[in-house]
Amino acid sequence: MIVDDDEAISSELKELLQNNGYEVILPQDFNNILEKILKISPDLLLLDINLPFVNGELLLQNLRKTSNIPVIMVTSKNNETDEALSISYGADDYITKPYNPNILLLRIGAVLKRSSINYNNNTTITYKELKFDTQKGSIKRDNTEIILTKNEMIIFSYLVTHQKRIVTRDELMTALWDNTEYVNDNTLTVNISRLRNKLKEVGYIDVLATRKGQGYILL
Amino acid sequence: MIVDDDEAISSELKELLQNNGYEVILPQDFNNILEKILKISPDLLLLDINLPFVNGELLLQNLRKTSNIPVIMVTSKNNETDEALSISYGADDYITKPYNPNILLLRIGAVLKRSSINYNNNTTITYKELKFDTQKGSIKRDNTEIILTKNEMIIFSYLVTHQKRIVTRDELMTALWDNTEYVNDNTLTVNISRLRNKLKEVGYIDVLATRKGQGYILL
DNA sequence: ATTTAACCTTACAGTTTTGTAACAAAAAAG
DNA sequence: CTTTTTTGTTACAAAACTGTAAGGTTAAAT
Repeated sequence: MIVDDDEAISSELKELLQNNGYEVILPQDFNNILEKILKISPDLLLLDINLPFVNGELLLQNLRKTSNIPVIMVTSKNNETDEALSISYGADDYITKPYNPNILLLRIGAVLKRSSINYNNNTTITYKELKFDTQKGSIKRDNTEIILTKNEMIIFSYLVTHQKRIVTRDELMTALWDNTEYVNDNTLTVNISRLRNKLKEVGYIDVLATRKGQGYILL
Repeated sequence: MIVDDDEAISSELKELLQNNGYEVILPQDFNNILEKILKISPDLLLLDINLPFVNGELLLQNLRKTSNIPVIMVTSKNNETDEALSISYGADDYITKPYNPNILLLRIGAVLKRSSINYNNNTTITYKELKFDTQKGSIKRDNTEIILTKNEMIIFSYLVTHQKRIVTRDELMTALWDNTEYVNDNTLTVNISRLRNKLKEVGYIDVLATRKGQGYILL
């Protein structure tokens, strides 16, 4: 979706994008533009900073209150203050007119790729040789795959995302159970033990190390 | 981590970043620089395109084969071809020298924020009033929380990430099982039914609609 | 209006997951 | 060196998850 009052630029952009396989939407006017954007919910928004009656940065700021739609800011002035503001208001990228069509296409591609990683929730976390698929709850190494149980997943997720740091038993307890009061403290130990066994199955021994009195660390 | 042969720039950058709370690493030399980067595994890499004995873009290209470390390319020439290449090789951003310190800091902040979204696996997907925590496999609405089973999670994830689109039964089968041949077709129906019952528990009735002969759609 | 194909529900049994207890091992403290 | 604390292992029972069959319901097709 392109939101730009300069019709010449808009239609040129539209053609460029359509020629490259994108579906393009241009709003008829800029009344209630925020509602229109939210309703249409485009995959990407190309937003001009200088709109009549609307402040592009303010629009972005308001959009970001409820939406994560990827936004590339477009502006005619090569103005670093604008750039700074756009980024801090949550623009995903920024491009100045006149733009190089190839660069614009690449930037659009890059932004869409990044956002689709977030959207599709394509959550494969890589740890050493392991590919941890947080959707399926599986860990793959080459052609061997092991399935983690829910508890094992929670522990491994927590350790992987806090790598190189000692993670306390309390942290893990809190990550595992809402109310840790009535859970046997040893239960965590058992679950750690089970996770270690599974990691061993894919050839990772001693990566989940104990730091006695402190917690655990994933090496 | 800063990889730049211009010592003046490097130390200036280092100071700027350290003054803003970042921990900075400068490699001693550029021998086996790829291995060094992979070993250190920094949160962010500031990479100069023009290194002695090393081609920055080639380095980026090789890095991307095994790593998702966020990279901001830095260059002295304001060269659009370089920019295009960097982006298509997987740079997360691009900045030209001489840089505006504030802009650089903002860009660094933006890149780190984006990547930490991926890293921390901050996977709470919002659907209407529901907050779907893909880590815990739970759905919350206000103060009520329901726990999804693995199958229910897979189905709900798939539907949520393909909202407003009809999802075929085959798609769901493929998402659920590696080999769908030996799975009773009715089993999917049962799992859909179970998911519907759980959604009902948080007040969402009829959101998972059947499109007979076509599939399902999450309204 | 009747038939047919697609989808839904319930109940049940096999399997997996999970928490606990009992005992063992290892590191820290005395 | 001995005691204490912390962590690890195994076995077991309760609970949860999952696939299938049997029979019911719905909507499209004839």
